Amino acid sequence: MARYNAKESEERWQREWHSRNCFLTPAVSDKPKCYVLEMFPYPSGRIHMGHVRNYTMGDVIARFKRSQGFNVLHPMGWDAFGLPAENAARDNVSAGKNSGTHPREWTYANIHAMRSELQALGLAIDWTREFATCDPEYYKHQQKLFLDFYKDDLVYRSEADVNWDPVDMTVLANEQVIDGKGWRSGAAVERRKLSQWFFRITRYSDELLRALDGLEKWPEKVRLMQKNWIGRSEGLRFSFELSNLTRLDVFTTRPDTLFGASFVAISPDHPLTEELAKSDARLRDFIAQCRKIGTAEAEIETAEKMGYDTGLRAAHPFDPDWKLPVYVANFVLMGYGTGAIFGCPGHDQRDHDFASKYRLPILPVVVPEGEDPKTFSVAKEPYVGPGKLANSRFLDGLDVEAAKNEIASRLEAQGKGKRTVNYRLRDWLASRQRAWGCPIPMVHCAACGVVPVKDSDLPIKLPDDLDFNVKGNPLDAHPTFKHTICPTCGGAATRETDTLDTFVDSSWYFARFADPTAADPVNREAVNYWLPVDQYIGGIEHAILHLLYARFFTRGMHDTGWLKLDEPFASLFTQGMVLHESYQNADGNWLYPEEVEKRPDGTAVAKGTGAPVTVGPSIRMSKSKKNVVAPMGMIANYGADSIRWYMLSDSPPERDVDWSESGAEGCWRFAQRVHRLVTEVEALPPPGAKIGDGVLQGSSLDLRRATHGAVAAVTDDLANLRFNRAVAQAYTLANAIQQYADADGAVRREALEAIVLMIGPMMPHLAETCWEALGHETLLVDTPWPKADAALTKSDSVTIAVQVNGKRRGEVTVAIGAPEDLVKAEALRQDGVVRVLEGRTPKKIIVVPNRIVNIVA
RNA sequence: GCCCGAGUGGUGGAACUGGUAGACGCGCCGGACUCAAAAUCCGGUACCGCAAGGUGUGUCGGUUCGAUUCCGACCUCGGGCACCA
Repeated sequence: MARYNAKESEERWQREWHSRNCFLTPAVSDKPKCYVLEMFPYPSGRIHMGHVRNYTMGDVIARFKRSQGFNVLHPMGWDAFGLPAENAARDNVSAGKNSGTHPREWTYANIHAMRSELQALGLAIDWTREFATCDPEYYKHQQKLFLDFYKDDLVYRSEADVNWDPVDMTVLANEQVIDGKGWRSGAAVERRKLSQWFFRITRYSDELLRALDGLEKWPEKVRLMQKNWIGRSEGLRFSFELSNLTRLDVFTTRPDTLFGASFVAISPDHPLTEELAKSDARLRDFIAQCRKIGTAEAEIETAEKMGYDTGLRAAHPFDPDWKLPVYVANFVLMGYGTGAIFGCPGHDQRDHDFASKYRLPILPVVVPEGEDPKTFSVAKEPYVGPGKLANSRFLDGLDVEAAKNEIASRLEAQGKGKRTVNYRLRDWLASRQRAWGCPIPMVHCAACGVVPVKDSDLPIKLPDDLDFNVKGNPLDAHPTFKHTICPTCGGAATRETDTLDTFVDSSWYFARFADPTAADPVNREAVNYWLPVDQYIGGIEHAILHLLYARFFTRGMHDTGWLKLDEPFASLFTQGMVLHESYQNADGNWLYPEEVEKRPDGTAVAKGTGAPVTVGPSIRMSKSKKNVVAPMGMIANYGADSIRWYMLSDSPPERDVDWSESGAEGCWRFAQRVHRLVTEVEALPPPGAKIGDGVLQGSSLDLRRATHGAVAAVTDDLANLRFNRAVAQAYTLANAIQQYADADGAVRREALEAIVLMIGPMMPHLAETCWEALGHETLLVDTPWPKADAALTKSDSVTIAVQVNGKRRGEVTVAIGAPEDLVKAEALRQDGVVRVLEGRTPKKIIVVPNRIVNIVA
């Protein structure tokens, strides 16, 4: 008996599928379509286990849908712009290799290497649609979209306080600043005032929020994260009159607490602050102090409230004689609302901290149910719950909601205020001071200002000679790139040297896949057929950044006439990470798994030296901790199918999975076992053999039931992405095939064909080999998915549990739908029941048909 | 601090709308085959108990004939947001 040779089989079928063009996507057709997409990879050079898990899941769905008769689009491409390529070039510079390898060379070499690694997984991908975002043929269209967005006022240039990453030497979007640090470099982000390019994502704040409700096939968690990120809050915007007769706009969500106000505070970055600072040296010092704390991340959490009394006084909107001091306060952000607030210390923690420090009045104006307004105190801590208004003149006695409405109505009537909705979401700062990105197709002309490049001049290509031996952006330092003529007046002008954030590249690639050779950014006929993506799969880490930007871009492309839809991804799945144990020697140095030897007693030692090794917890695979396992090595050992199987089994797909060598071996053993089941079977009738008309019994009937039960279960599990359960079902069916080895030949054939077809999407090479061994001339990938016979998934009898007072005391097997009296009688006859009842008469017997009997004694 | 999510054997995890807790895998134990080993096959495996039986889904309480599932409080872990007015 021949062992299954995974290497040979995998190479063979990959060749076969390729030469028969099995995975070329058929053109637009009347067939129902299914667009399956996994987040495309950054070409770092080598695939990792996370890729394997992600692309295996997508591949299973693509193959499954294909076998169910769908027209499937399953493409692959490369998110190919980005900093690592530039860093590699710089590393070459420091290594003395003159101006450095061009990032393009590094990137395409990596793509080449990773493509063959992905192909070794046997993915059912239409490789003719492959592209990289750094192909001029791709970013040309992105530049066109940028110009269209500019025309539609979805792109603008503005001077603003921006996040500056001093290590990567570029600005960052708000979404890319995490805990005050750059998302890539980890460096503390500084604030700088610079002129930058923005996407007007806030045009869709409300729509992006409301449409989340319609994304029913997205994880609740992701929707919630986006909801919080957009951060809608309803409130009131109104103005205070200042002592110098200027007006100061504030925003509040608690207008009901206006009579509890004891100060007004403005941001250190507020225009009024800047105005006042011109003639106030102490205020200038104060502002400088605020800025310093703002950038030292560790201090942010503990930062104390600081204020500076400007000497200005604001009149209370309902009492001109009531004057409130105006402070500049470090906790007021210019980026939210109007950059100015009124402080009500009785009902807000921050205002309370501030008022306590500066000895300002702290008045309760909302009193909780059951408290006496005369004695209720907020001196120690603010009260933020519901209640009735007090000490608030015409509001007294109203509840919070009613009071909010009353104040808003009165201020609106007086023309002093307006109900408004505020969002936390800011416009997307999308320009980067980087050379390896999509050039922004704009020109700066001394006479005409900022002028868009003509469509006919696209693409604005990156130069072939970039010198990384310079400070700052090599594109800016390039001798000729930026010198051009103005598209409007024809005079000498300067080209924009900033490039687009790489998140722009990934914001519309899914649309390009519909027809990657289209002369326009998208082929409208193709996108109308293929979009939206029916199943999108990727990591949770993109819950906000990529997924929000792509939703924005889709709307922008809708408004500029390229797409007819608003939501790019109908269904989203976020898969868990791949973990591995970590190992450290006595010196605290990390060791690679292959440097460690496990002892039978559970301890571990370093290979070769035998020095003791501490086995740490399973954590996300990362190069720094060395707890990585190279997919290609595992494929060489166990075959791609076993590794794919491993990635699908055991853990639910949304949860993290722990990599272990023994687990991989188990998968390999199962692959061998399936192969044996198929090849060692004797005297199987030929393909297409009919199962006899006679009534089946014994093993034959049991095996048929097992087969059809498994088909029904696996079909359901795969449709719902429950890969781990589908895997378990496959094991169960394999066990049944072994158990009922004496079943009728045609029944055994049916069972074997079913298991082979069902593991097809998961272990495609093995399945193909087995399919052939079963005597089929056509490929398994061209074979339709098996159908379960409902009559066989149901038995005509059922075993139900018998409980006494809720505790299981026995079980009875009865015909389905057996009369209650019969079931009761059977139940009462059970040994365990008789023993426990000890002659007592049951008070009550509950019979749930076909489910359970519970005797209450 | 606020907002989510999760706690089930030695282990990863099953359990449909409240109805036999632990499917299936890994590991472990025993057996068969073998000169032996590997591979494979068969059997066992929540805990206590000789057994009858008892106890068990983070903890405490509640609803119910019946709760891993529903409700309340708490504990632990994971994630997100964080002066957002």
